[in-house]
Amino acid sequence: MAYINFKEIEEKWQHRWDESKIFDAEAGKEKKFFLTVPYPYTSGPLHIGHGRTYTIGDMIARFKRLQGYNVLFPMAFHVTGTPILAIADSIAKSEKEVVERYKDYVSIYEDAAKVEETVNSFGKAENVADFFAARISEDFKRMGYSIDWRRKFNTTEPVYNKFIEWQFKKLYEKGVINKGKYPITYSREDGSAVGEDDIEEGDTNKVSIIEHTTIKFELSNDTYLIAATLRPETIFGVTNLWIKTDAKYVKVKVGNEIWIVSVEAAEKLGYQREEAEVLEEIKGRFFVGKKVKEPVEGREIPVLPASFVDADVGTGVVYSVPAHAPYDYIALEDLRMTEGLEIAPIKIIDIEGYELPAKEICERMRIESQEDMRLEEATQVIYKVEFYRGVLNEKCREFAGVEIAAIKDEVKNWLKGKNLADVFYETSRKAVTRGGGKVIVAVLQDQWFIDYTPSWWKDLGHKLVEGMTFYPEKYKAYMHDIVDWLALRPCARKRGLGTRFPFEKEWIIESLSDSTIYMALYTIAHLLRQLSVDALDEKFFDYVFLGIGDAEELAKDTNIGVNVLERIKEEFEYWYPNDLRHTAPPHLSNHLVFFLMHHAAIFPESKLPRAITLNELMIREGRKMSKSKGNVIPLAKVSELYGVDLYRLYCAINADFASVVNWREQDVDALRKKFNALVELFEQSIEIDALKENEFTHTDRWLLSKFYRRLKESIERFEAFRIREVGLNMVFNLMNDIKYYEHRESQERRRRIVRNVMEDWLIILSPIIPHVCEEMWHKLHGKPLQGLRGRGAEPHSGADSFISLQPLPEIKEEFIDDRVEREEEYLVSLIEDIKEIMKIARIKPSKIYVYTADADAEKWKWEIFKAIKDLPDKDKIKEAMRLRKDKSTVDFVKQLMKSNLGYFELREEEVLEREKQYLMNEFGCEMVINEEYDPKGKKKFAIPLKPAIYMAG
RNA sequence: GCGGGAGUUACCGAGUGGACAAAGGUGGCAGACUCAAGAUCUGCUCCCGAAGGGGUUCGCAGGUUCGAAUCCUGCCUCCCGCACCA
Repeated sequence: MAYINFKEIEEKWQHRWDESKIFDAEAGKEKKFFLTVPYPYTSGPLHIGHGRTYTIGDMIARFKRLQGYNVLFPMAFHVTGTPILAIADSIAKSEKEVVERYKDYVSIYEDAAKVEETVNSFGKAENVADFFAARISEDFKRMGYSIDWRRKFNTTEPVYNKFIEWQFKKLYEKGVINKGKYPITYSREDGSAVGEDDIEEGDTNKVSIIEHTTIKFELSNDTYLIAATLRPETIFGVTNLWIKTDAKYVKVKVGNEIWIVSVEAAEKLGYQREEAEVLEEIKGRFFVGKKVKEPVEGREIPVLPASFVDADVGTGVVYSVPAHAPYDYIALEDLRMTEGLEIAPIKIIDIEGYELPAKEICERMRIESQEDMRLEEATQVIYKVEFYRGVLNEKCREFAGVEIAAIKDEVKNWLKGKNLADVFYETSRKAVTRGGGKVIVAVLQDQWFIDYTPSWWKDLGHKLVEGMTFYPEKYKAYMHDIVDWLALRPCARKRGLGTRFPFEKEWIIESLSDSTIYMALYTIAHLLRQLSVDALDEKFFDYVFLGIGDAEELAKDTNIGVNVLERIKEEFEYWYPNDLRHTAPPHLSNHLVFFLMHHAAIFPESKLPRAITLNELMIREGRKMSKSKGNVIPLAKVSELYGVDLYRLYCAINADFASVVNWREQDVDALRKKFNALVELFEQSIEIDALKENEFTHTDRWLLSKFYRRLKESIERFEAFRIREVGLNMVFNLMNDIKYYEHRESQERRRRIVRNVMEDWLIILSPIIPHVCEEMWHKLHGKPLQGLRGRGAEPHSGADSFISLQPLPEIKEEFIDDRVEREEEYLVSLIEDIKEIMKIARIKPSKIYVYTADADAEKWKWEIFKAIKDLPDKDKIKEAMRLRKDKSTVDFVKQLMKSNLGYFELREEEVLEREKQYLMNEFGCEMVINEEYDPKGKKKFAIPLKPAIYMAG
């Protein structure tokens, strides 16, 4: 095939689109469509997995343009938050791992000589963000995305800060911005909160916050040993306390009480409570043999030593429930062996299949010492079984008879209510920061929240979700659930890049809270550039977005001309709402729900989002892409490694939105062949005349019918976001049709018939593979218009007009012809039957006899076929016999039913006579239709649409 | 655990009551072309069959139905999300 330089084609059209500004969207035209895809986070290069979402967004944008919409598809960059700052800090400190990673990243884009210098500049967060924002926008241009770049911004710009301040003031007015206590993972060394990115192995082994219940065991007046537990309901079965003899404990003054906990716990407590004051230190062994009072009944129980106790987990004091906790049971067994100490377990949970669960599991697993690592597993097993199947027994007073799963929190609250218990937070595992600092849980006393719980807000949220389109549809129900589940969300942090919290300036607005309604800013971002930032105050945005206030007055206050203000407002009014937000499912429970809720709270009904579409992620060769696996392909490499249109086609065809795309080289190669063949097919029809209507034969009409049927289906499916089906239909299936056509006719005629449909075909494919379509389109229009598209008066003006701006092809219904297609199917199935017989009977026929059911003697079969076509199976024979009383009728109807043929009137003999020559060519022998000669009595087996066949060997 | 999703013929992947031994692709086999390889094209690719037929399949076990890959029940296996992190 002719060599095609795809890279050259890509660059040529990207350049032409750019200089012609065809994707710069101007307000005004009647039908508008405003589509957004979340702005990328600029901490590094994007890979082909990210590319899927943007690519699909672009396909939708391009399709909507073909549909005649004035499409706005903007883009911006996300800089807010801690990661970029953390990266800059690490690079400023020359941390090797990070520096190396960023050298890799930068070398995707720059010559080796400049890499070092660029990475050095990354000590400033701003430089990281600017560098990647610039590179990502180049990547996007190279992917052929039809973005209006005039409206871009980033989330740390003053304009954006002003906009976010306005948003928070609106929410504050609604009374949903509040302060409260909140536990976070925290590093003492760094003196700040730490997230997944800051924690060693935090991305693979997440650290979560676990709420322990602490229970007070009175040692003497107002002095308590404080035991921490995850199972407060077991308090009724406590028999003793455990401490570690060689650990250090301290007294802590909490209010009027003295609490005794491990040194480590006391330290954590200091970060979790305001009023904790550490007093003197005591050795663990001091407590051995002392008695404490358990809080529920005031029983005296002993304090005993246990080696399994870890001073750095919980409080370093553990209460013992030997009936239900394997650790406790084994530790007591150890003491019984060594000290002869006998303590009877107190059973408080009834559970089928167990008498004393802890004892039995230990025996079953042959655990014999508290040093046995499998105790953890045994604990898990018992915990799970008791949680779901266990019932508290009569020892548990008013809680008796209730399942653990249902009562756990109630016991906890009951204890808290009686001031016998408190809360202590612990990390789910021991963790350190990447810098080596210990990670603990701290409680912020004055965390700012957005409170999503007010019912007016939830109602608005549900109402919005209900009225929206979701694709895939299943996400609509899911979104309702998320709206219900949403409660409090911290919305500000002390660290990171972003907008200062307007009500307390030392806080920074957190990065998911600042990206909820920014789509509104796109509508006017390019117009704000000419204004002074100071003018963009609350009143300004109130006027533009909500129509509050008066233009004249505002003009005076802000020094902005009235006409400018009005122009800005009109632009917003025209583009908003956001007609479609396209992203990926992981955003549902965070970004998207905030997006919806904040819109619902702030904007009037007419400005609320209309639709959300979501595509699943992309994996590579069956595995998740990640930098640690080293299997990431940067988006920047797509053009050189694969070609942009091929990548786009793969994204479109490999999976529907709801499925994960698997990027497999083998499949890419297969698709490349197909794609090249498609381009070749187009190329071959450029320099050729289309067929004239008066030249059309049956096969031409068949191909046209197939084409327009597929085109019609494809437009409907594209509209419904079923892009995969469009791709399959308009590439794979249609190419098969054309291959078949060529086989039926000739290569030369195929070139001509393809020319007939080529313009329409290119248009429908152009959202998916825009570069080659644009190239072919312009190659065609170097020539005068012809083909079916040029038939009427309409069309396009030639070489200076882009395919990207064409209207969708009109469906030529007159070419969609059931009869023509049925005739061809009839012929295909006859050929299959003949081949089947040839194969099985191992005959190479010298002459083929075909007998149809519309031959005179068999015509009754067609009549009966018609008469019984709509009857249920069980009535068919009866009715047929009523019409024609003969045994052969029964045989015929049975055959007919078995063959499962749909009724369609077709003149079999006529079709076969017409196609006789083709059939003879296919089989290389003579063929006769409905001749008298019938040596094997085959005629009687003819049924409508399925002729009988006899072959002479 | 909670919530969601999935198990289809060597592989990927369509199919949600009859036209289904089940699209399409990949891989495999045979043939054509070629000095050869590649590309391309043709045929085959669950089993049996010397006349278009028959048999057994869609995670497992039951059930509904004239009829089930498709509907119902139970079970098994796998994947994803569960928040303060972009």
